[in-house]
Amino acid sequence: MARSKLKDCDINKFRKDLCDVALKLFSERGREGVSLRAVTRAMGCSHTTPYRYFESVEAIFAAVRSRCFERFETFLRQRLDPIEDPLQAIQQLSLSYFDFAFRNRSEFEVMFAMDQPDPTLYPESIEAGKKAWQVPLELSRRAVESGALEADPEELAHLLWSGVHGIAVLHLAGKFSMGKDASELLIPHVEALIRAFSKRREP
Amino acid sequence: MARSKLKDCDINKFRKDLCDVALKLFSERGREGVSLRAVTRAMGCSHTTPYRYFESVEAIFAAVRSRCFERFETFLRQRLDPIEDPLQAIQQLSLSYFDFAFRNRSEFEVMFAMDQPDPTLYPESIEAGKKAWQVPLELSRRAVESGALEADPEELAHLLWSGVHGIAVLHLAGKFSMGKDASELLIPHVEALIRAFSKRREP
DNA sequence: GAGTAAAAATTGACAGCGTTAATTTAACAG
DNA sequence: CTGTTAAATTAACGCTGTCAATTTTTACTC
Repeated sequence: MARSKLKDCDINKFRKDLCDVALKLFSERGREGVSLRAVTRAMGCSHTTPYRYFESVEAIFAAVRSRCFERFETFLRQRLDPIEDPLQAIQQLSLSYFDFAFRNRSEFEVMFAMDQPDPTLYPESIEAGKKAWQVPLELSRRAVESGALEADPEELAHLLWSGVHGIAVLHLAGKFSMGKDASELLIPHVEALIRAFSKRREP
Repeated sequence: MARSKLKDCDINKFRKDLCDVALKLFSERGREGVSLRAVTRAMGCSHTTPYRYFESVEAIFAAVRSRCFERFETFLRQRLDPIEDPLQAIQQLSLSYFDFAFRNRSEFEVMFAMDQPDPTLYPESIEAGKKAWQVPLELSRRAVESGALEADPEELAHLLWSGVHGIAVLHLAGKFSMGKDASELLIPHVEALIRAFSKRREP
């Protein structure tokens, strides 16, 4: 029994260590440079050792994805902390969202890649994603409850999130290279939504 | 001279044939199932033959990407053709955009993957992307020129596009699995933008 | 038509990948 | 120390993209 607890700890330690190494490789070599074998080489173990702790490389990336969502959430909350005005906070959130995507490209990619396996296969990563999702959701609630906006908070959060996310991924895919810089769109996007859901729409 | 023309034709024929096969494999096996070797196997030639016509597998995917953008544009225009009212057309465009992404997932993924190489390396694909981009842009212009909306057409098109795109990619990444269905967001998104840029904002 | 030079396609090899099975090493209980 | 179980390793397989060497095919001249 005590033994099985220790075992669990070891298992979690290995999983955590592996994710740490993977995240480090992300920032050093990008998503492309991270493979099972590359990670195990960097860890100093054989390339099959992770199979004791993960069922496949997809499961590994799912675990890494969870970690990325946690880091993402922390990043967003840190940058939001001192801001009181809900509308200003929404502005700040969209800027932070874009900033994270730009500066932690590999993490952003692994979180939101379209070719990832069905997330419901990895409940842990769903949970982490949901937690991060609370950030814009809480902000929308605050904006509505404060009376600044009039909307279904969840729908508002979805619209905010989708728009910012769309700008970010189009930018990362290089589809904005010509003409406008993507970051110039963030403010207009938020302003348009604020205008659309402003309470004094019909005075 | 005549010879070089014939040669060009053969080159383009091979490139086109290869793209056709790749697109077919996309719909049959998904993006994952399409590799240089899988494509050449399906074509009945050796796996190195494409190197006479493309410099790398990245170049192949860039060519396929161009084709996808062309098909995408055609798809959008076809569904837009009979609609006269600019605002209704914008609604329809967003629905069609989402529809294409959902029904031609692999093509959508290869067009908009975040891990694609810098598109400026493949001018052909940039050109095709620009052409497709004209669709929402023209629509925005029509909406503004008709007096229905008051906005910078380019900015409006960017905002429309980013929002719809964000909804689509979040859906494909499985980030909407809980709660709301992504397609339910399309109409609110367009309506919010229409509200935000409606001319009678300040009567 | 035969011979030849260039072009095109092929085969073979290499390093990398994820995964499975067989094997060795480590840890612990009696 | 022995026997048992867990953990980690090595070896192998089939797959990938890429390059070099080779063969086949094509085109043109004499």
